[in-house]
Amino acid sequence: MPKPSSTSIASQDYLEQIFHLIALKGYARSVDIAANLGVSQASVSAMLKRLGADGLVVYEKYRGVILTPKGSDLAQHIIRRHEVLTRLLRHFGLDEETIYRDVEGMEHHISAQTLKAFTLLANELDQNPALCRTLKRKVRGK
Amino acid sequence: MPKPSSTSIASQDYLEQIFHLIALKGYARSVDIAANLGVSQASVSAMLKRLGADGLVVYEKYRGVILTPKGSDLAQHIIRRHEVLTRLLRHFGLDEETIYRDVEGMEHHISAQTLKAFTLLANELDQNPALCRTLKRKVRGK
DNA sequence: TTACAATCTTAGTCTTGTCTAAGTTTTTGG
DNA sequence: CCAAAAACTTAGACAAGACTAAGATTGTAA
Repeated sequence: MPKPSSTSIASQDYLEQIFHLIALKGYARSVDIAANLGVSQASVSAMLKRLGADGLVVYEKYRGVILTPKGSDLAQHIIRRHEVLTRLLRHFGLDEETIYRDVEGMEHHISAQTLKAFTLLANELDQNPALCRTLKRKVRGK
Repeated sequence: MPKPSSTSIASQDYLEQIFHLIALKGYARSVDIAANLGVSQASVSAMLKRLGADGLVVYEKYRGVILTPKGSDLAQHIIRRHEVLTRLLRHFGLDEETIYRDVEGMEHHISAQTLKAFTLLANELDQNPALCRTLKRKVRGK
C-alpha cells in the first residue's frame, strides 16, 4: 500500500502550531510547540519525525524544523479554517474560552463545502447586525 | 483516581447507534451496530464491555445490550445534537453525503453553548427563506 | 433433535499518540 | 572556554480502538 499520508488530527494541530510559531518568531522550537499544545517534548520529537516522513516538514535532530511547501500550504488551509470558525462563533456572543475549545475540536472535521458555507454565513452576519443582536440576546439566557 | 468515565468520541458513536437501533427495532444486535458503524463485530464486543464498565449499558454476553437511564440520557443528548447540526447544514444546500460526514466529525465537539447558538440560528434560517436562498446560491458555485 | 448458519466472544496483534525517565546536544553566562 | 542550564532525543511503557483468526454460543430448519 502506498502509505496514506493520513494527516491525522494530531498532525494538523502540530502543523498549525509550527506555522504560528514560525510566523511569530521566525522559528519553531520543540519546547514552544510542546507548551502550546500541552504535550511533552518527547511527544513533539516523535511527531516531528512523523511529519518529516510525510513530507510536511524538514526536520534535523537538534537543529530545528521548517515547513515544506506542502506542509506550509496545508498549515495555511488549517489556519484559515480555524479563523473562519472562530469568526463565525464570535457572532453568537459565546465566551472566548468556549469558542476556543469548540473550534479546536470541530476544525478538523469541516469539509471544503461546509467551510465555504460558514464563510458566507459569517460574512452575512457581518452585514446584518440586527440578526446578530437577536441571536446574542437569545443565546445568553433569554 | 476515580476513573474518568471519559465517554470518548468512539463511545458516543456506539451509544448513538445503540439508541437508534433500539428505537427502530426494539433491540440492538452486535452485528447491526458493527455494520452501521463500519467496524468489526470484535470491536463491538470490546466496546460494549467498556460501555458496561462505564455504567452506560447493561450488557450480558451473548444475550444483548440495553441502555441504562444514564446511557439513554446521554444518547438522547448526542442524537439531539446530531440532528440540530444536520438541520443547520441543510440550510446551505450542501449535498447529503458531505453533511453526513461533517456532522459525524463535528458533533462530538459542540458545547452546550454552541449547540444553543446553532439551534437558534437554524430556527432563524427557517424563518428567513430569503437569506437561505442567498446562501445556497452563493455556496454552490457563484 | 440434530446439524448448519448466524451471531458473538476471545486471543493476539497493530497503530497512533501519549507519558516518564534517562541520556545527549546545544546554548549561555561567567 | 567551560560548566551549568536549557533544549532535545531515545527507550520503554501504556491506553484506546481497530483488525483477523479461531472458537463458543444461539437460533433455526429439516
